[in-house]
Amino acid sequence: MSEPRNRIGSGGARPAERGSPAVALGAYLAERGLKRSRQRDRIAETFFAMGGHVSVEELVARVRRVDPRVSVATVYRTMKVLSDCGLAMARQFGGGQTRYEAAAGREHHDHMICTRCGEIVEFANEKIESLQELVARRHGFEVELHKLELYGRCARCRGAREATP
Amino acid sequence: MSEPRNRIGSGGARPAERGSPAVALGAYLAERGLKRSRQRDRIAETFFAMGGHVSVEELVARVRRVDPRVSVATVYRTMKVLSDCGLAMARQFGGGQTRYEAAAGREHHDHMICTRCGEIVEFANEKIESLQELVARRHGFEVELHKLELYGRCARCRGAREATP
DNA sequence: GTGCCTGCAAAAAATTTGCAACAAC
DNA sequence: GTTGTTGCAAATTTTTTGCAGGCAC
Repeated sequence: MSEPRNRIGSGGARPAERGSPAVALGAYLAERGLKRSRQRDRIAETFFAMGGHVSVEELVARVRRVDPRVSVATVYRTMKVLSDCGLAMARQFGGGQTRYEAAAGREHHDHMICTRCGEIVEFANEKIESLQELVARRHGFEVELHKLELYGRCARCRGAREATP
Repeated sequence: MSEPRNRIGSGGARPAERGSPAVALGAYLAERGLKRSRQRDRIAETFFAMGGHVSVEELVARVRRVDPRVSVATVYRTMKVLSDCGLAMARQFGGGQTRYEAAAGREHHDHMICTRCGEIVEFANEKIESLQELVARRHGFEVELHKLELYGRCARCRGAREATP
């Protein structure tokens, strides 16, 4: 009960934080006249600590282990902020749930999704990228963003040839 | 008022219908002990007549111009049947709505989606396909299905450099 | 102090489901 | 006749929003 309800992590960024998502978020908020808050910090921390491709549901659960009062609405709102500032990216891998992944200064990449175990593997291939550009140009199209998803069986699940088709 | 409430289109398939979606659907239904109905026929007809990438909302509206009592639930259920039998394919292009496209014996293809006017252009590129296979194999992955979507500006919208970013 | 944030609960939007009546085979 | 199908409304699921009170700056 002694913890203040909304104290925000102290002074300047520690050296290890330079260029970190936390700093980038702070800068973005400041730029736009938005404010930091205990919740935003905790949500962002948790999100970046989790890594991978996180659903809002999972994120809410995790954040609440530390701060049980955080509302779903705030998590949605915060993830929107993170998306807007380029620190997170929303993805739809099917199943109707949006998943977010960290995008802080990461290179573009695509995904392979195992239809058996759900594992998501990232990959990047320059040749594919340039062929995409080529095809698009041929149609007079200017690509802003693309998504390539390969659905199938990961190495491990190909080995396990038991039940579940 | 003289039309029977549920009479189904007469006898055998006319020559032009051989191999058509209607026939394929009939066969699929028969195989599984499912039944044809006025609604299923109308929904399928309308769907295939519309072409392109149709949302359930659009399809319901169109079907109701012919048969105002068809319920949303039935359209959802019918589109599920069409998907299951391989005549339609569900797609998520963002916006939270599922869109269906005809898949009857069509070749695989991918999509370019204009982020300004919403136009959806289909394309296919063998080189990209084989590179995908290659990359997947390198990760021990076996591809069952893939999605490639290029989001950007179509030729027409690139010309129109006015309002709306 | 002003204006952004938060939690809560209600609202939306898309899709699914239970059920009684009804139609296909 | 039996079994699958339909329409309706209620239920689900995921995400958004209105609002009153609480913080950040």
